Amino acid sequence: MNPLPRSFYTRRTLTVAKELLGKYIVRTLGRKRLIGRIVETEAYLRNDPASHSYRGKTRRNAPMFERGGCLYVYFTYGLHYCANVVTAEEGIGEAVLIRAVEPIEGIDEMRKRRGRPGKVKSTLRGLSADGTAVPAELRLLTNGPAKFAQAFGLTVTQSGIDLTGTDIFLTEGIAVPKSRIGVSGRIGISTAQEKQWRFFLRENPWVSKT
DNA sequence: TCCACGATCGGCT
DNA sequence: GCCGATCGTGGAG
Repeated sequence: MNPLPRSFYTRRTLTVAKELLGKYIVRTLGRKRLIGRIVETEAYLRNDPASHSYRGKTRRNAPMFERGGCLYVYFTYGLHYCANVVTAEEGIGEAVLIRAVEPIEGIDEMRKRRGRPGKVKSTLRGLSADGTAVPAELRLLTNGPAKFAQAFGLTVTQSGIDLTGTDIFLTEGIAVPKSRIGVSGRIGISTAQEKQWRFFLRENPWVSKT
């Protein structure tokens, strides 16, 4: 389990956003380990009115302007956190939002961190990569950006962390054929809705809107 | 200072 | 499908 090198991140943001699909994100917590497979991303570029970096560098978004390969976590809606992978070279201000992951390891720990989300309407919904049915409870664990951040314990405390280190890192995943990648407009934004900068694995239960 | 709003989620109708 | 929660951020005055 080697962290992806810096050179993975310091490329075109749209390239990184697509190539992040299928990669594993690993969080080391003492002896425990949380691992998720990335299944949905969104790119935020410079000169992009929907990007936090659009109006320049501030204390909040400063990590976005670091060299590619660091983490940018922000607080939103008064109660949620969302985590991004910073891309491109220093001073550019581009990043990729991780919108959903498939839980791989440390699932009980993720459940603890997520708490118990109320009612589960159905017991089964969709199939995982190996074709087995996925319980709704498992799907609801990490099928959104704030859910992923909560499950992995990512808050502003982790914003700015270097992803080529050992605490939080990304590592090579299974190959994703191009035909499996879906593209759409980004979710939950009010400007630049025409940009097709959301990428996801088709027919994956942890991707909410296909 | 003040204030409108947000890269969301979960519960309710 | 809709709505409220909840507060930091940053733009405006």
